[in-house]
Amino acid sequence: MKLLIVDDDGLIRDSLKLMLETTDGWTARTAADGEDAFVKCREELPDIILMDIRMPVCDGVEATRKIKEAFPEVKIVMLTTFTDDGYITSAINAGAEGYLLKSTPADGIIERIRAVEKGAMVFDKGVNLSAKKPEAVIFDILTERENEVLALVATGLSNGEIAAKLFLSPGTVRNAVSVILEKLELRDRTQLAVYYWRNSVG
Amino acid sequence: MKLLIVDDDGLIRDSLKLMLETTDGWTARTAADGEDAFVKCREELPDIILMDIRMPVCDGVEATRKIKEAFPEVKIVMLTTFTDDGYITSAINAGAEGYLLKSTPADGIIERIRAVEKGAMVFDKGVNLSAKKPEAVIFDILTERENEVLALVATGLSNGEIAAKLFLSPGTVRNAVSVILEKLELRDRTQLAVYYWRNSVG
DNA sequence: ACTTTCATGTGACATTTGTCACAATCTTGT
DNA sequence: ACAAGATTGTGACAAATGTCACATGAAAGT
Repeated sequence: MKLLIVDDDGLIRDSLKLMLETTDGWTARTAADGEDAFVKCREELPDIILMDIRMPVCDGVEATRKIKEAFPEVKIVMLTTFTDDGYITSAINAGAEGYLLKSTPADGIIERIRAVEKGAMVFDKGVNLSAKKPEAVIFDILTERENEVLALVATGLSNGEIAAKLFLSPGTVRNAVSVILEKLELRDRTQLAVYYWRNSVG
Repeated sequence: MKLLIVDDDGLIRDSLKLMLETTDGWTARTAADGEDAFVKCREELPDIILMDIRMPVCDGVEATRKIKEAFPEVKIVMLTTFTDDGYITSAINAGAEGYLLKSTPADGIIERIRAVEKGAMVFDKGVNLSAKKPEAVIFDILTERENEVLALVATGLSNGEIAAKLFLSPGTVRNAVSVILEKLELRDRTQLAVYYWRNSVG
């Protein structure tokens, strides 16, 4: 089986690859971000993609959407450290087959990948499934673009840098940040970063 | 950067080495116990030592004391499975720069090693340190005041709010922030917050 | 005594940031 | 067809931020 591991952290990429390739007949390639993942898919279509959610450039949800659109037969499993409700609904809406936590032990992850291969949808028990209604985007206060901008703000990028990365004008990014701040009832980008990291880890 | 991994368990030694050497420019040697570690230090001085506490022959605290005495410029991070209070104070008294739990995910360990490289003292949140504040990140290169300001910036306060809280003039706080940024090689307070939380909570 | 470091402060300056008003597309659903 | 919302953009403006030069006093080390 051909796997594609998408994660911005090189260490996780490599250790996952190392781990999964101990399983007979499994091979794994890696990608550093959503765009990279798309390119790798075009080169050689994997059976299953393990996709991190929070990534710079093109986040996991966005990447899932794009890849599913172009290659609907690929199965995508979100793999993340967070039990974030909002992201789960986004991920499901984007077409993901599963949602696993990185805290899952190695053998558990392999087992679940096997299940997905057979056509199952898997969700880790740490994941709150009450929000598993594709319509429940109401919980997603932020639009996709806004989530994208938020993730970049939370890595410490300036508006200009974010604009360059997303091919937008700096003014647009500033507006986006402004809207995000209002929606989340925060004051400035520093609080945004704090909020982001506190809520993703806690 | 040159690392030295000291652990009596061969499996842990090797997997840590494997993991850490995936990081660009990092090389790692290993030692099985405290005495071995001392010998390896004399052969080739590492930048940072990851030291297990419980070892036969010469335990981690003892080894830390000896090595720090002979090679004070080496930075030593205790790496252990236990949240044992008695050991942590001993470790600090022996001169260790940090105290991490083996349960910390791989990327967290690497982040923290980077922080130690820059002169930080890091303590995992699972570690109970009655004297320390919940945010147990103290940077050596920063003065007391600067650490104080940093902690407040990292909660999302503005310069004015920090000034009010510490009974300082806003200008002083701005200067302090400016110095912190330069010392940590960061650009703005948002990056400061991100950096701070990545190194304290991860 | 002398130097260094820290803590504190001021004033000036350019830049960044966040807000507001407004507007042109484009998609989606009714 | 129309409404609603998302996306993108501009221009103007006030506030916050970060940098620099400079200065004073206290504490600590040599």
